[in-house]
Amino acid sequence: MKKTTGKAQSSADGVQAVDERYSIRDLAKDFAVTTRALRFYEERGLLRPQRKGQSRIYSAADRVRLTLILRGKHLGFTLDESAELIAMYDPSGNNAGQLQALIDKIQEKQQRINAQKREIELMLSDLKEWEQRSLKALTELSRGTKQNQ
Amino acid sequence: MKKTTGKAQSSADGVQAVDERYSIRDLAKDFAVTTRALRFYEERGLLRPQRKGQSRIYSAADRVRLTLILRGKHLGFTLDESAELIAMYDPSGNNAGQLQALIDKIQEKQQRINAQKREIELMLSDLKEWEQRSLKALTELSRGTKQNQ
DNA sequence: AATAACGTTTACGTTAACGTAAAGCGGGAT
DNA sequence: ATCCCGCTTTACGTTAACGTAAACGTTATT
Repeated sequence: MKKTTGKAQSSADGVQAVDERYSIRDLAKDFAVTTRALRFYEERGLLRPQRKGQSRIYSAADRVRLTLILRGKHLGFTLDESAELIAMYDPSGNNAGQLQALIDKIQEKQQRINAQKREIELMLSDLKEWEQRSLKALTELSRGTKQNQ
Repeated sequence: MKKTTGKAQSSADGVQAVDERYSIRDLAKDFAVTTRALRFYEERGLLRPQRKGQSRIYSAADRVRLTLILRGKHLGFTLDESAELIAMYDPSGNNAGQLQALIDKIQEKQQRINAQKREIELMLSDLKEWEQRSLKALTELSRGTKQNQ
C-alpha cells in the first residue's frame, strides 16, 4: 500500500475516515502527475475538488475520478472522451443503462484497436513477403507501381 | 482501376510510361487528400516531387511514398515516424538490413497495440464485474438495506 | 484584354494537453 | 517583523498536422 504520509488529516488511530482529504501535491505525487495537470483537468470539468479558502482539497472520490482519467489516457481516449466516461460512471445518474453505455463506448474503442491490429498484421505480412523478393521488388518499384490502398 | 483522366501526359495509346507525371491536384484527388497536405508532406521531407517551372510534378515513385505516408497515418504513426519508415523503404540504402529494421519498427508498434488491447480488455472485465455488483447493490437497496455513500 | 482555372509562397489560425514562468496571497517558524 | 513554503490565478509557449486565407504568377480560352 502506497500512501503519502503527508499532511492529510488522519483520525486519531489507524482507522481511515471515508472522506479523507488530500492536497493537490499529495495527489500529484500519488498519481505521478503535475499539479498543473490536476488544475487543467479541473478546468476541463473532469475534477471538482472542494475548496478550503482558496486551496483545493481532494477527496477519495476525486482519486477515483483521477484514476479513470489516467486509465482513459493510457487507453488512448481524449480528455473529452474520458469526461464522458466519468460522467457515466458518476453517482449522478446511476442506472444500469449508463453503465452499459459506458461499456459500449469502450467496446467501440476496442473495435478500433482490433482493426488497427489487423491492419498492422496485414502490413507486416506484406512486408515479409516483400522481403522475400526484395530485389525484384526494387526493380518493380523503379518501373512504376500500381496503386492500391 | 481508378485513374484521374486529367492532364497527365499519356503515351499515344494505352501503354503507360514508366515516369508518368501527375499534377498536385491529380494526386490530391486520387488519394483524397488536400494539396495543402501534399505541400506539407514535402515541407517535412516526406515527398520530393520534381519541378517544372515552379509547379510540382509527381511521379509514380512519389505515389508509392504517399501511399506509405497514408498507410502510416492510418496505423497511427506520426509523420516523423513515417518519414523514418520511408527512408528505410527508399532505394537509397537498399540492403536487407534496412527492411528488417522496418519490420522491427512496425512490430514494435504492434506490441504497443497489443498492450492497449489487453488493457482495454481488462478495463472491460472490470466494468462488467462492477456492473454485476451495482446491480446487486441496487436490488439490495430496493430491499431496504441501508448503505452510506 | 479580361477572365477563369490552376499553381505558388507566405503566414497566421486551430486543437490537445499540458509546460513554464510570473506575480501574488496566507500562514507557520524563527 | 520577516521569510520561506505551498497554493493560487493569469497567461503566454509548445508540438502535430494540417486549414484557411491572402496575394500573386502562368496558361488557356473567350
